[in-house]
Amino acid sequence: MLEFAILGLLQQSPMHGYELRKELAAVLGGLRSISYGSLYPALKRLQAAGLIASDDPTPRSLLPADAPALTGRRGKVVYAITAEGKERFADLVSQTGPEAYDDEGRFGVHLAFFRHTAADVRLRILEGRRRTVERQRDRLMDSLRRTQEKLDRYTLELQRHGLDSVDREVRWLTELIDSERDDARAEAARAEQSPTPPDDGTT
Amino acid sequence: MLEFAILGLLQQSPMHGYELRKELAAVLGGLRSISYGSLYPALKRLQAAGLIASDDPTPRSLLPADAPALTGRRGKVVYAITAEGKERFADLVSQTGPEAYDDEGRFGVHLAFFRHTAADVRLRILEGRRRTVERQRDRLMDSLRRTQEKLDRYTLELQRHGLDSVDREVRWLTELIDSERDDARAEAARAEQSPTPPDDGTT
DNA sequence: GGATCGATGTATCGGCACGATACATCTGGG
DNA sequence: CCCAGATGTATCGTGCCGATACATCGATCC
Repeated sequence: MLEFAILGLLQQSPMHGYELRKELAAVLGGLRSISYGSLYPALKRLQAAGLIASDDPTPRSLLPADAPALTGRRGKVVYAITAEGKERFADLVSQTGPEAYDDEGRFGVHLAFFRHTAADVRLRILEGRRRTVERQRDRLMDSLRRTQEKLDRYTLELQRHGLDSVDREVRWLTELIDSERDDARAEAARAEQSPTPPDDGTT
Repeated sequence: MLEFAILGLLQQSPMHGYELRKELAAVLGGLRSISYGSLYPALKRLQAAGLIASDDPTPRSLLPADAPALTGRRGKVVYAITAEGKERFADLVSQTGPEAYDDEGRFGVHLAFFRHTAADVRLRILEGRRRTVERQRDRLMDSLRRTQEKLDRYTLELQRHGLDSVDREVRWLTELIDSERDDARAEAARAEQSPTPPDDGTT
């Protein structure tokens, strides 16, 4: 998930870790900011996989091991996406399966990069997410109906609030989906009026 | 967090892992169910710490190593809380600091066991949680106001939705707090009217 | 009557994210 | 001049997760 997000951000321009973290926090919704304990290992993984490349000003691995006090003298390490990285990002951005929407964080990243995503893929991800959340809602409603009497007031409140949240998320997703469909219809109409008909049935 | 929840559940009656998992899922809100990859290690930690004790019907560690096909034949392992475990739970249930409400999961567990929590502690936890969530909301509003123009429609929607959720949570907490205060007032009035004041807090 | 399927049940593994922490650099205000 | 706070890189231990393996038991199906 983090790796996906990093690739997406580096799509725009090279960055170093600190910037990446701030951008990530901004994009991912202000709350859930990312910790360095996740970020740097992720950067290492991506670099090992050849998806990003670092411009490290001070290699520092040539010195003998007898300079422990010299461990400092770090320079900024700027990361840039590679050709393979762009390929990988294109793959990730176009996936429409459960891996795109089952996990909340995953889905958030997909949504954050929707401007790089084709319209039909966008729609399928939103619908998939809605189905997932609807299932959660139904399970929660069921569980609530069945165990209602055995729960104390606080547990009940907790579940009521959870149910309300999930319900709101479904409605939110429905708005997004409707809006996507409107856009698609408008686009189709525009294409119709124009003499060139590139529409092959994907309404 | 898990350990807290387990101690709370075992407060009622001994259970084995499978039951624990289901109860946990029921109490924690139906969605976030707990995985075995967390549960069994947690049980081990608790047992190592002497907070729970297991009734293992088949020790099975006496056999020589020449019975590899016999690895099965597992019995149910029933866990019960110990005296130290009850002590620890009492400590956990009465903590009012940030560790009780900063983390969402932590707070959920505290709320789930509010029936074991003193009224004044309940109130302090709810208020602490509200402050935490209010801070999140304010940070999010700020970030949204500042970066509004630079974000595309989808990122904006994501943040709007997140803000709405946080806002709803604040209102929900406020309802709970008001209700707690009403209860406290009613209780105080009741004590006033009654001539005998044996009430030392354990309502 | 036997096969098979789903619920019950215990357990481990690798992976990933987290919070805490350490340490270094630069900038600006007291 | 110094020191506080932003910038910046990095590691460590911990906790939780999904996937997986394996075993038992009852019910239903053929």
